[in-house]
Amino acid sequence: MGSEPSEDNEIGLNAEMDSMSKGNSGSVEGEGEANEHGGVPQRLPQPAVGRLSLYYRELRRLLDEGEASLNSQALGRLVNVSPAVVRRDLSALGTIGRRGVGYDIAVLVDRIGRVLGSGVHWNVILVGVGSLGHALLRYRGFDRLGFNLKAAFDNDPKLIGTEIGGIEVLDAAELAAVLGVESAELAILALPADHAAEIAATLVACEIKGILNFAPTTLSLGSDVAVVNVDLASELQRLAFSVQSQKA
Amino acid sequence: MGSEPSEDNEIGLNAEMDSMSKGNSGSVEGEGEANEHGGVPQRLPQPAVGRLSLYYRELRRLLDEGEASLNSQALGRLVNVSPAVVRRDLSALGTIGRRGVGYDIAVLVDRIGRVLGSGVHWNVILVGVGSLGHALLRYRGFDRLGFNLKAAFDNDPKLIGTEIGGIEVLDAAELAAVLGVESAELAILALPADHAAEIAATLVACEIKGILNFAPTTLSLGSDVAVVNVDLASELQRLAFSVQSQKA
DNA sequence: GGTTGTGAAACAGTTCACAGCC
DNA sequence: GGCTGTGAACTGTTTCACAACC
Repeated sequence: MGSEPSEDNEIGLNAEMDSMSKGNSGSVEGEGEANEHGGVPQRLPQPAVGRLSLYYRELRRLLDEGEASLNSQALGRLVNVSPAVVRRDLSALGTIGRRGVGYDIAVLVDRIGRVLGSGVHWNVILVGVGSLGHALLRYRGFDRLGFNLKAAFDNDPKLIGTEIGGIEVLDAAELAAVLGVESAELAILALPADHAAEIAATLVACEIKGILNFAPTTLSLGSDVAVVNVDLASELQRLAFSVQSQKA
Repeated sequence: MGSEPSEDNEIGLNAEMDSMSKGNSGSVEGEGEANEHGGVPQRLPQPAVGRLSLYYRELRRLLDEGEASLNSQALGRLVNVSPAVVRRDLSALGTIGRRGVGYDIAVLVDRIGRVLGSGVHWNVILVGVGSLGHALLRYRGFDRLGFNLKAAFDNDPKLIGTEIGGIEVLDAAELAAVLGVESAELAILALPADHAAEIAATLVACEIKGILNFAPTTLSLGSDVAVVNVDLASELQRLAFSVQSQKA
């Protein structure tokens, strides 16, 4: 392992249209002015959001291991990003580094966590308990980031009433009724393409604010719901393209 | 549903550093010159690759439904992208639309499929048969795109020897030996972060050309292996950030 | 009439390189 | 000496708008 980020060839993923494909590729607009210190800052380039998430993962690990500080080069190496990019990304959060020294890890974790919305609790529901839904229900790693899976829904009678990963599976027909009582901000869609649009419309009617969509279909939902798409087949195609291109 | 792509707010996803975070954000370099007609063309903007994958999905569906042609506006609406972007993307393939008419769907499917590497057969192995690995083994949808899951590996004695989704689970200790006999170009990593680096190194030694990495860790592997990262927790964070920003 | 393909302008993001600070 | 933060240059991508074509 060399010391510079060494030019390897990872490809900017994205959920489906996430990192790509969106006609509108502008920065994500926040509320206040550019460097708000207490609240969320924000006019953050979209790619920077994804990188912050990676920094956060590594920084929390370092904090657990008892590390106290690091510089932009060290952090960059951990996520394969140049030191200049690291500095730009972090300086967008309102400055916190010390010249000649580096960054305090605890400060970064706190600051990035706030920006990404961890530290707030998000109530999340899952719709679609097929094999992918099962995997998501069992996935431990959401909790630590502030995401609480509150309920799961499916329309398969064999699944309804069972408990997976500590969460009971409810009847999808009750979706609207349940959301009327216990509200949630985010939903994960892990169901076949043909049911996705209908369920998404229901979720929007129930005032869900964001959808993580694993269904291989494009949801068109109007601008008051955020959508992040993850299409497993698309990711494999991106990889294949990259391998194919590399023969040069 | 309006008629223009209507400005909704999907966020460019990406696998971890995929669509984002990579310092090097240049186009993916192909071999030949700009518009090769028979082979893969290529100097395709990276975001365009992801969009092509989405076009492909929709176009195959339309072909199955018996549609014959469509124009850039119609295709754009299906994936929430502006007609101008659709035309740019397609014209990069050395295109064959007809002015005043539109695009022939069968031609597009053939052409895009070749560019993305579908139509070629890719041998794929899976390492890590936890709940996510299970879901991937059961996922039907890879086959149609030319991806053949050839083998699965795990180190859990309870799993070794069982068959999931028609594929037998082999001992991870045999990974190198098996790959010596039956080669594969692509690997899917669906295992915990602490094992990922070691397995990835083994895969590289076995001349794997591309890795789809679901482990929440950054692989640093040198430039002859392509890596696409998909981090489920990161995607949820991107969504949360987007929701949080939207309050404005 | 309609729609593609593409220069040219506009925009977003990254890299460079260095002033400012420790 | 070392490292951050940032203006300025650069690179890549999208949008505009229209000529070419059916």
